Amino acid sequence: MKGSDATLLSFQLLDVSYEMRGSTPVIILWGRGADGSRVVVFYGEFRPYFYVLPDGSVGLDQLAAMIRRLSRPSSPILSVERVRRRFIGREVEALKVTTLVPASVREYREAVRRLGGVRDVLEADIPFALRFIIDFNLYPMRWYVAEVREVAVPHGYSVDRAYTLSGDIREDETRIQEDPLKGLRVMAFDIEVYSKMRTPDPKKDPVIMIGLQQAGGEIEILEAEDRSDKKVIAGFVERVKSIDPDVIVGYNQNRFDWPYLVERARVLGVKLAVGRRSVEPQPGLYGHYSVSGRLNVDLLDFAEELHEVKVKTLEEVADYLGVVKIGERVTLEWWQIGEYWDDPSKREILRKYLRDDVRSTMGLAEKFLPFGAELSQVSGLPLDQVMAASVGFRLEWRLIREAAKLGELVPNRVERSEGRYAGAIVLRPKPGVHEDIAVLDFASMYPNIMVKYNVGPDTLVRPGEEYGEEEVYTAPEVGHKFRKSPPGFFKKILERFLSWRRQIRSEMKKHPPDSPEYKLLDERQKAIKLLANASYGYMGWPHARWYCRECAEAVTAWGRSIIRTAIRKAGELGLEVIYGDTDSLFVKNDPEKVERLIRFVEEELGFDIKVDKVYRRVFFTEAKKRYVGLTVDGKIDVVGFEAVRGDWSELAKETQFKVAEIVLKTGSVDEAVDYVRNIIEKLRRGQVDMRKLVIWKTLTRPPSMYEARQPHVTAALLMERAGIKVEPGAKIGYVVTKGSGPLYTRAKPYFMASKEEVDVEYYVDKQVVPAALRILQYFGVTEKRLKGGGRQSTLLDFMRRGK
DNA sequence: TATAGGCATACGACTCAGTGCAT
DNA sequence: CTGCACTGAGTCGTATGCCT
Repeated sequence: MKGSDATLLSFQLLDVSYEMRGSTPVIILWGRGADGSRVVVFYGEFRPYFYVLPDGSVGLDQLAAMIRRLSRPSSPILSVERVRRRFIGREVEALKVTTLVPASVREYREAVRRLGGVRDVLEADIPFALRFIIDFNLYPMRWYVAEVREVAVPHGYSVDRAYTLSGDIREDETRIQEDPLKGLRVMAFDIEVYSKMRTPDPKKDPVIMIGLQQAGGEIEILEAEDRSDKKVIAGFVERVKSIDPDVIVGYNQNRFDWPYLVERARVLGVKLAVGRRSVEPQPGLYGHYSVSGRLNVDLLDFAEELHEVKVKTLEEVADYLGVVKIGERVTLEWWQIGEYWDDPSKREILRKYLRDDVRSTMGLAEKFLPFGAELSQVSGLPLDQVMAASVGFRLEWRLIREAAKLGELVPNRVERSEGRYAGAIVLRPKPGVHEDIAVLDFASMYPNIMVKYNVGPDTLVRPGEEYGEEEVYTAPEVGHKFRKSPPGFFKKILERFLSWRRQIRSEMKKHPPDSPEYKLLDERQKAIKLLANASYGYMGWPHARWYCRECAEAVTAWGRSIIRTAIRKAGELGLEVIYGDTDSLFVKNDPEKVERLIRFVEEELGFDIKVDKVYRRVFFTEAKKRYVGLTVDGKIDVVGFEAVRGDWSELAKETQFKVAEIVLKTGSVDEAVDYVRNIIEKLRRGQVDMRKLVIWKTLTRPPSMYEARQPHVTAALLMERAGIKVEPGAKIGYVVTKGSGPLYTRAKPYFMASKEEVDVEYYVDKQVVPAALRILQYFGVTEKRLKGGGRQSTLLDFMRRGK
C-alpha cells in the first residue's frame, strides 16, 4: 500500500512553518508548483531535538538515564542517543535528545542544564521550522523535486493543492539558473491613517485609505466613509485573498502598517486573515511580521543598506533609485494627512499621494527583490526574514547549515564583555592637491587572509596545546597560532564561497551585461560576496556563536603586515605613496612601477591587488579618511567630508561640494571664495529654502536616557510633548532658532519652527563657513575673508572685531 | 536580534587662572 | 586687602557618522 499513490512534485520552496496537530508538530513547506499552482507539503515525522555535551564527570549512559527521567507526558522525551560529533573542531561524544513538542525544548534545556555531568546544552535555540530545512538541506527560493502523496487541502488553508512528503526531496539541478521571482505574484500596499500633528492611535484614528497593486496591474484604492474604516480593512482582506500574492511588499510595514492594522482590526472586530492560513499577521524573528504562506517583505530593510541616502523616506529612496522622482509626484508630510482627508477639495491630492507611494513601493520591489531572493537562497533564510536580519545573523544561519553538514555542533550564543583589539592601519595623508594618482585595492583582503592562514576558532592553537613551528601559521605582532591542517571551518566555507563566486563570474561573461541572466548572476555573486566579507567582522563580534577574538586580532595583524610590506616595496620602486587605509594605497600613477608593485603583491605576498580607480587630481587635508578626488571621467568623489555626512545641513554640504568641485576642476580658489560669499549673502537675505537648513541626527536611545544635552534630543522632547512618538533609530530633523542660550536650547523640530525664527548667523558661523573652510583653509583662506562685507576684509571689519 | 576597529568633529561640562568690583 | 562672580582657554567625555 505504502507509496502506491506517490507522485513526484516539482516545486519552488517559498517559506516554512509548522503547526500543531494535537500534540504532534507538522512541518509546512509553502511552495509553488511547476504548473503555477500554490501548494503546501506537510511532513509530520520531524521531531525537535537538542544536544547534550557531557563534562565527563558522569558516565554517558548514566547521564542519558538521568535525562530520560526528566520526560513529561505533555511532551515525552522520545529518545536519547549517543552520537559522535565535532565541537569547535574537536571530536566529542554527545547525547542527542529528541522530544515531541517544539515549545518544550526550551524547558528541557533548562532542566538538563541543572543536571550534574552536563557541560552544555547545544542547538536548543534553533527554531523548529528552520531546523527542518537545515537538516533536509533545503534553501528557500530554490526548486525541489519531492516524492509526495496528495491529500485534501485542510480547512483554513487557501492553496491549490496539499501533499504529504512520503519520500526523498532533492534539489532540481536543472532550475539553478532560473529567475526565482519569475511567475511569483507580488503585491505592494500602503495605508494612510488619519492624523493631525500627532502620532495616530489605532484605538481611535481610522485607516482612511489603503492602496494596493498587483505587479503588472492597476493601483487600487480603498477608502473609508468619513471616519468609518471597518469596510476598508475588510475590503483589504478580501482583495489580498483574491489577488493571493506570494510576496507582499511595503515600506516600513513591519513597524507601522501591520501593527496598526492588526490593532485596528481588533478594535473594529474584523478578522485580519490575509495569510494562506486563517491567522492574522504575527510578529516573528528579527522584528519582522509573518504572514502565513506569504513572504512579507519590508523594503525599508533593503533601503537601510543604501548608505548614500541619509533620510530614508520612501520618497527619498525612490527618488535616489530613479523609481519615482520627487519632482514628479505628490509629496505630503504625515501630519498633513488628516487635513487633506477632511477637506474635500484636497482629498484627490491625498489619493494621488497614496498612488505615488504604492507606485514607488512596487518600483522599489523591482529593484530590491532580485538581490533579496539571491541572498535568501545563499544564506538559507526565507526571503521575508533575510533582509530583516542583521549582517551577522545572515552569515550565522549559513554557518549553522555548514556545521550541520560537517557534523559540527553549533556553539551557543553567550554573553561576553570583551575589550577591544587593534584593527587596520591608516596612513597619514600628504596634504595638498596631487595630480594623477592611482588607487590600489586588495581584493577581499580579510577573507583571503583567513583562507591563506587557515584562521578560525577550530584551528586556533589554544594554551596548553603544542605544535612545531612548521605545523602552524603564526600571526605577526600578536603571535596567535593556527594549525596549517586540516582546513578549518571558516577556510572550508570561504573557499567554497570564493570558488562559487569565481564560477558565477565566469558564467556572467557568457551573457551581455544588460541581459536578465547576467543580472541574476550578478545579484547572486553580490550575495555571496556579502557573506564572505562579513566573516572577519563576525568573528570579532562578541554575540557571535563562532566568536573568536584571537582570530579577528590575527586577521588584522596580518593585514597590517601585508600592507606595510607593500608600502615598503612601493618605496623601493620609487613609487610615492600619498595615502592608504586598511587595504588601499594611493600612489603616483606610474604605470610601469604600479605594474611591478602589483606583481610583487601577487607573487611574493600571494594576494590580489588591482588599480581600482585613477584620479586626475586628489586633495587631502591633514585629516585621515577624508579626501576629494576628480576622476578621469570628470566625476567628483567626496569621501569623509561634511558633504557626505547626514548630520550637516544640506546648505553646508552643497556649499562644500561646490567648493571642492571648483578647486579641483578650475584650481581657482578665488572663484570658490566668491561662491561661498554669495551663498552667505543669500542666506542672510532670507533667500535660502528652510528645508536646506534642516539638520538630521539619529536618536540612538529614548530622549530621557541621554547623558549629554544635544539639539536633536531637545527637538525629540518637543515632539514627544506634542504627542508625536519618537523611538530610538528615528532621524530627528531640527533647525536652530535665534536666542542666547546654549545650542541645545535653541533647537526645534523643523516642522514646528517658522522661517523668521531661524538663526541665520548660526548657519553662517557653524555650518557654511566651517564646511567651506575645511577645504579652503588649506589655501590660506580665512573665516574673515568668507564672511567679510567687501571684496577684501576692510579696516572697519578689523576694528569691529577688536583684536 | 549589535559584523569589526579607526577616525574626525562638535559641543557640553568642567577646571583653572585671571580680572573686576563690592565690601 | 579679601571674597566672589564672571570670563576665556584648555581639557575631557559624549555623541554621531563616516571609511575600509
